This record gives sequence, C-alpha cells and structure tokens, in this order.
Amino acid sequence: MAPEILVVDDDRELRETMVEILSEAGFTVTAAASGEEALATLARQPFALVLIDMIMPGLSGQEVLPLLKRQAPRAKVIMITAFATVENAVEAMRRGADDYLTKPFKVDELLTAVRRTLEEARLRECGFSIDMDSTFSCLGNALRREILKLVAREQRIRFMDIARHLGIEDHTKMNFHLKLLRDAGLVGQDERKNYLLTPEGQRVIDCLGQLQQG
Amino acid sequence: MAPEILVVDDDRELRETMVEILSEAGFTVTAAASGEEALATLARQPFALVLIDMIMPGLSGQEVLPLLKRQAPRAKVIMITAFATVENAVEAMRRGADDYLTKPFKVDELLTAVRRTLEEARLRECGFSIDMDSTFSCLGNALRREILKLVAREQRIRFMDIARHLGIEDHTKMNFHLKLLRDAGLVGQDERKNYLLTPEGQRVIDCLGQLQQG
DNA sequence: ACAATCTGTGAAGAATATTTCACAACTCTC
DNA sequence: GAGAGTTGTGAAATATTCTTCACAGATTGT
Repeated sequence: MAPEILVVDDDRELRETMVEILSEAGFTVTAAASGEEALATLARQPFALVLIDMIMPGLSGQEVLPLLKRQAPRAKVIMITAFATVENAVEAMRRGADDYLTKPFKVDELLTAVRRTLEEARLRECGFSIDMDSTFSCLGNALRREILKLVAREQRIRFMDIARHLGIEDHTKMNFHLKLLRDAGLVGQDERKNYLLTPEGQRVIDCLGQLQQG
Repeated sequence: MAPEILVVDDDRELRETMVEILSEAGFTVTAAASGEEALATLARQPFALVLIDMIMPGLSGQEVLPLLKRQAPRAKVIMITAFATVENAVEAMRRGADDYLTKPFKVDELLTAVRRTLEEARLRECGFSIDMDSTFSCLGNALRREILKLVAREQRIRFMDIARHLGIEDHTKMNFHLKLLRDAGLVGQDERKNYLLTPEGQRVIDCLGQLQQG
C-alpha cells in the first residue's frame, strides 16, 4: 500500500500543486483546506505523513500541530511556511514537527523532505515485530525481569554468572527461566553460549526504562 | 539534588561565562572543552542537560549529538551556534536536539532555554511513579491485557460491557481480573463506577503501542 | 585423558494463579 | 417496592506455572 499523505493548506493553488507533485511521485494524497478539516480527516483515516501550512485562517498550523500529535501520535508532520525564522522553526520542531519547509520551495525540496521523513518513519517500524503476548507473559515473572535486566546491564554474561549474580543456587531453575526468555525472543546466545539481549530484548529494556522515568 | 548540566565549548571564555551564569542560577555545572571530553564525562556521570557548541575542533557538535543521544538517551540537549540558519536549526532538531540557541545570546535567553528544557524533562518524569513489579505481573495475563486495551480504547466503559465485548460469560471471572488491574493501579473507576484508565495505565498503553511499532 | 565445572533436559511435586460457584448489596425501571 | 440487571465478595475446585531432583552431554583447565 502506498504511503498516505495529507496536505493541509488554505491556498487552493499551492494545495493542488502539492497534491499533484506528490501523486505523480507515487504517493496516495488527500487534501484538506483548513486545520479543522485536517483533524476531521485524520479522525476517519490514518496518515503516515501530514504537510501543514503554518499560516491559515481558523486553526493555524501551530495550533493544529499539538492537536494532531495527540490524535495521531504516529503521523509524521512537515510544517510549511513563507515566513521562516530560526525561532519559528525551532519552536515548531520543539512542538513535535519532524521537518520544516520554507516557501517557496522547489519540487525536489518537497520530495526530498517527504521521502526522508517517511523513510525515518519506516526505519522506526523496525525490521522485527515484537510479539506482545509472549513478551508480556514472559515478563510477568519477577525473576525473569531480573534476569533480563542483568543481561541488559552486563551486555554478555555466562549462564552460571547470572545465577551467581542473582543468588540462585539451583541452576536448573535458572535454566527454566532462561529458556522462557529465549523462547520469547528476548535473549539469545552468542557462539560461546554467552547470553545477550536480542534487538527485541533491547527494545523492551529501552521501553521499560522509559516507562519507569521518562 | 540540583539538576546537573554539562557545558561543552572549545572557547574557554564563553565556556566559563556560561558555567558562571548557570552556577549562579543554582544549577550544578560541569564543563568540557571538546566533544571527546564531553562523551567521556557523560560516560562517568549522568547529566540532565547538555549544552553543545556546534562548531568545535575535533568532534563537532553535529557529530557529538548522535553519539551523545545513544550514550545518554535521556539527556536533553541544547545546541549553540554563531551561524544560525533555518536549515542548520532544523537539521539539529531532527537529529535529536531539544533546543537551539544563537550566539551571541543574552543571559536571559540562556536561562530561559535551559529552564524550559529542564522543565520539559521534569514533566516527562511525571508526578507518579510506576511500580514495574505490580504492573508487569498484572499484565502477565493475556485476558488482563485485553481488558486494559479495551478500557483504553473505550475511554470509559461499564463492567458488564467489558464482559460482553470480550465474550466473557462469567462476570465474577471478569471481576477477579479487573480487581487485579485496579490493585496494580492501571485502571480506576469514576463516580458512576465506569472503568477508565489511570494516568499510569495510560502511560503503559502508550509504551505498549510504541513497543509494538514505533 | 581426567577431573571439574558448565550447560542443559524432562518429569514429579509444590506453589500460585485462575475459574467456578453460591451468595448478596446496589441501582435502575416500571 | 417488585423485578431485572449490575457490581461485587469469598471459598472451593481446577489449571497453570514454578521448583526441585535425578541425570547427562559439553567444555575447560591441567
């Protein structure tokens, strides 16, 4: 499925030009003439990317941005303005915009910005997908959480060292939990049987840290 | 404990001026004269905020930024430059900077930017702290995860409606799980006994969505 | 090669978590 | 206020997970 883009601009001519350029480049494009219309459209359908003119009657781009980010946190946003200043640009980015385009722009500038931003979004979706069910049921156990945290901290660690660090005398007990962590795809082993985090495990740890205080 | 700030600038005079200003404002400040030194310092000690000059011999600010973000993802960053352009500012923000300051700046501009950025960091730490143990052991159960997701989707929902949505015929079973979710602080009830997400629950849901594809 | 340690398996028993059931207060509507 | 539906409690039965134990191949150091 082609990436869905929403173009929001009150200037009909510019709006239609942008739609045309992006459509020809192979994107699926929808247009909205105001911030209000954009939010309504976003409520009905998800978009990968939203292009917003900063200056519009009614809701301005600046005002739409936080509303949009709340409603569709995963949508990427490129702000467009004729009055570009460092302050405005920084402010827009601080508020959650992903890029910033100055009018007038060339066709190439638009396409480059759009492609780059979509590419970033695609990267973030990562190659692997995490199976929430196995991950959560696995981490429902406190000892397994401890093991995961320890492996994350030590980077690579051997079986018996995990047991010693956590004060577990029965290694077969450790093995039981370690196996579940392996099955859930959270930890793996290198060629020397050292235990280490998989990318999935790394991501879970990141998320955990963020959950705790971030 | 006062917030820890790291100032990175090769220009000794400006560096010491910034340290002085920030120290007098009550912050705990450390200085580094180069990108390399900054990264080494960050490895030894965490900082809430790092101020980096864009242009330095050796590692430039642009080069330090991604390294720093990898090493200390939770540190906030303010980039400082004498050659401010919209493009440079946008680029720095895209790469993970949290604010952007143009030289020469007034004392007030520096303090405002620093305070605002730290305030944002503080807000993100939120008022409540999540008890990872109870949260995870609670969400170890698939049915409870389903309930949490349903409550998140519906915003507020009544007891029996949860049961019907999930096709659970025995309401006392529902009650068992709902109670555990309440005990874990993930869901609450309003005055009419509608179930709804607590802030903690909201945060967990956000994190979950992000884990799945973000 | 030998001993010592490490890494692993599977099955039975022990401990927890979950479901079911009997029961009841409460809140609507009529 | 009677009846229907809602929201709840606690204890016993059941299912699941966890621990322990007996055993064994692999690896390492000497």
